[in-house]
Amino acid sequence: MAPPSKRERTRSRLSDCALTLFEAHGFEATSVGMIAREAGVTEMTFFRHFGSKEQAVLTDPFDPVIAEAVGARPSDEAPLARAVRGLRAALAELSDEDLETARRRVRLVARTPVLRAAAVTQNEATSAAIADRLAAGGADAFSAGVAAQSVLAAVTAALYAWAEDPRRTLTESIGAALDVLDPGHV
Amino acid sequence: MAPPSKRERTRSRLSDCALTLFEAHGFEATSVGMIAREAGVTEMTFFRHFGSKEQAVLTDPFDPVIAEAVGARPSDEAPLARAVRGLRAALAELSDEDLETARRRVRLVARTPVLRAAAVTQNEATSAAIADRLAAGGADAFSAGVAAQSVLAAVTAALYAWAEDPRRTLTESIGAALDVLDPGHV
DNA sequence: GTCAGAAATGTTAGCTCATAACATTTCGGG
DNA sequence: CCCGAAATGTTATGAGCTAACATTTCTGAC
Repeated sequence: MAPPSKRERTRSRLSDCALTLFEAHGFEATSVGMIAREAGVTEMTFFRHFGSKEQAVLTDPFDPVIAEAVGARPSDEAPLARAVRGLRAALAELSDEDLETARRRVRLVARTPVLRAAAVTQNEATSAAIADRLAAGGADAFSAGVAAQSVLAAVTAALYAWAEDPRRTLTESIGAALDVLDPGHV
Repeated sequence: MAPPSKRERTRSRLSDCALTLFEAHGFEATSVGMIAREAGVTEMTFFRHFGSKEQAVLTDPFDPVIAEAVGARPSDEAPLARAVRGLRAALAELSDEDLETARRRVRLVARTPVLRAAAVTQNEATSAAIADRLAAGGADAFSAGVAAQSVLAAVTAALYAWAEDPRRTLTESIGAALDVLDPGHV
């Protein structure tokens, strides 16, 4: 992998400082000025790297992987089942390495109302992508949209529960959530 | 019904002006200063009535009704089915009068990303209430939470679709959405 | 190594959302 | 009518975010 450019380094420094400060003092109590100062940079530079204070936390490592996996499922399954099973398959692809870093971020999101709200905007892209795949498989647009949104809501709930309980495994948690929607998979 | 107090009148005037201006110029392009001015009042007064710009739109007439209806379902049903059927029952209670007013608001929300995000915060209270009822019926907390969030996501998707399509009926739309989650209700 | 173009960052200024403290007007019942 | 209380206005302040322009810092060709 190419050596990280200066841009990538400051971005990552900002992201790290932000997460640490947010965990220490809370999201709202931490101003972007503090973050920038801690990262040895200006407030302006922060906004050059992240469109908003929230974006410093919401760089989701999961979103890209998911949509593809859903499309890989046979298109003769019902929309909901297809989305659910696609999700299940996508889980196997995740490395254990990123999981603990992700946990900190998800936990922060789970505990911060405005971050939970902002995360939805993030999810909409993923949801739309899933819905597209479902529709391509023959489902009507409405059912596809509903199925995609419902599944993502379940997954999100599972993510939050996972982040808060160190004994929980991501796979377990999401598996359990998807079982609620699609019990008959055994 | 008692004559509206002064507080109620200005609140409603603010709410009306806000909705109209938002529809005309878009949510972000409309400042609360404009709204206040249009309502013959100060910016400060706006924030005395609504905690945020978003709250002027997100006074949800549905939320209160829902949770109760879910609790009324027999507690031997599965969490998801119980939430779904409770929702279905709740629909019958809504008057046709508020529907067209609600449509304007929901449509605005459906078209405005930051409003969709803010609406989630609104939903969380409802979701928690539903989950409580499900848990009281014997479901474990995790499944109850997942079921509640999934159902609300489906309902939200249905609301947005309904708001955008004048031919759609609220009952139809939500009914169709819930069918996706719980096809075996016939 | 150096020098020029490009990329990253800094500076300044300004708008909007939101909150707090205190003053003023307006309402509504006795 | 009049007084307490509720509603609103005023002023000040801070944080998030954007725009325009200046400055520094990289990077690659020579």
